Amino acid sequence: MKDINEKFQNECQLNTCLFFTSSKLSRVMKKEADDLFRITGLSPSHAFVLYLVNLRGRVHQKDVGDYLLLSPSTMTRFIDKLVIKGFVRKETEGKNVYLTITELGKELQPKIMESWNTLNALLNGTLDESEKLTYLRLTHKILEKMN
Amino acid sequence: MKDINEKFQNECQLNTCLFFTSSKLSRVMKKEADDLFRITGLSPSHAFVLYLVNLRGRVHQKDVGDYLLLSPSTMTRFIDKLVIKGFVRKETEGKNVYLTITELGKELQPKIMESWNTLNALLNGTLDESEKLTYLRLTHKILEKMN
DNA sequence: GTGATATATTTGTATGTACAAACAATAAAT
DNA sequence: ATTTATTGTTTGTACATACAAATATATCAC
Repeated sequence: MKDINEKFQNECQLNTCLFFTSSKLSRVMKKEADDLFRITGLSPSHAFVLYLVNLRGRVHQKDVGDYLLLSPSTMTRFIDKLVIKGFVRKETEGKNVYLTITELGKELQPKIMESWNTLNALLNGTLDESEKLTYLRLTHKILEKMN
Repeated sequence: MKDINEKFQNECQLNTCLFFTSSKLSRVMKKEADDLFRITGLSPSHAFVLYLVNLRGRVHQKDVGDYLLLSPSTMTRFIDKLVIKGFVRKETEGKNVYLTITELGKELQPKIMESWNTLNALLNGTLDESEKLTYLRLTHKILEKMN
């Protein structure tokens, strides 16, 4: 492992690139997250959507997308899947779509929280508490500055 | 924008989740990066592979994948595209594949660097220098700890 | 040297995600 | 009130990426 890094390290600019570093991290985390959320039958992103719907009971589809920064078309696809699986109900009012949680959706929450807690424990273990807060603060700052 | 956040903020745990926050950031950066790298005719990831091949002149395909943390199958697909576009040559030696840069590949480097510099300027502008270093250090620490 | 194990690559397939265009509904302008 | 612009959603399509299985090569044990 170390060897491989040394082959390129200090000789290329990738590891000082915010985009490259962030993408790499996200890919690695995704693999772990996919694994841990498998017991829910959903991908982490789908699970987060469901989590938000459950949290609010009834919510405008657009708001969920805006908050998660997922594109409208992605939201449509996600919701379709959640509806097919019976976790969410969609109520169309004019051009707007509102989402409500179903019994089945509610019942899935514990599994989502279990997966999520395990993931958090694993990831939080890589930094100490103050580092974690710093990391989060900086990440949110970048996000804000990019609009 | 602020409104949307407030609708969920402090009422859900997503923004204190390292995975969620990192994924969100990566998605947002990706959009910007895709945009800026468009002039190269390559996605940022493809461009980074090409950048590494050019840097070393001749390199083992596996080493590139290990460094970028891209799966073997993804590497195959990436290289195939770079070969088809004429930027890279692949030389098979037994089970190993070595990559060399072509003239066309060399000629593309300036455009890659231009896109990349613009992207870096944009992203670096969101943090001040010391914050950026901290962010990079923490990100690399998480990556290391996750193996 | 033959068989077993490990390593590098490829192929088939699946998934998350986005963009562009289409569509539907609302609001604004005249 | 009809036209125009804006907003929310969907559909078609494309791409990056991964996993599992297949393949091919190399290495190790005996």
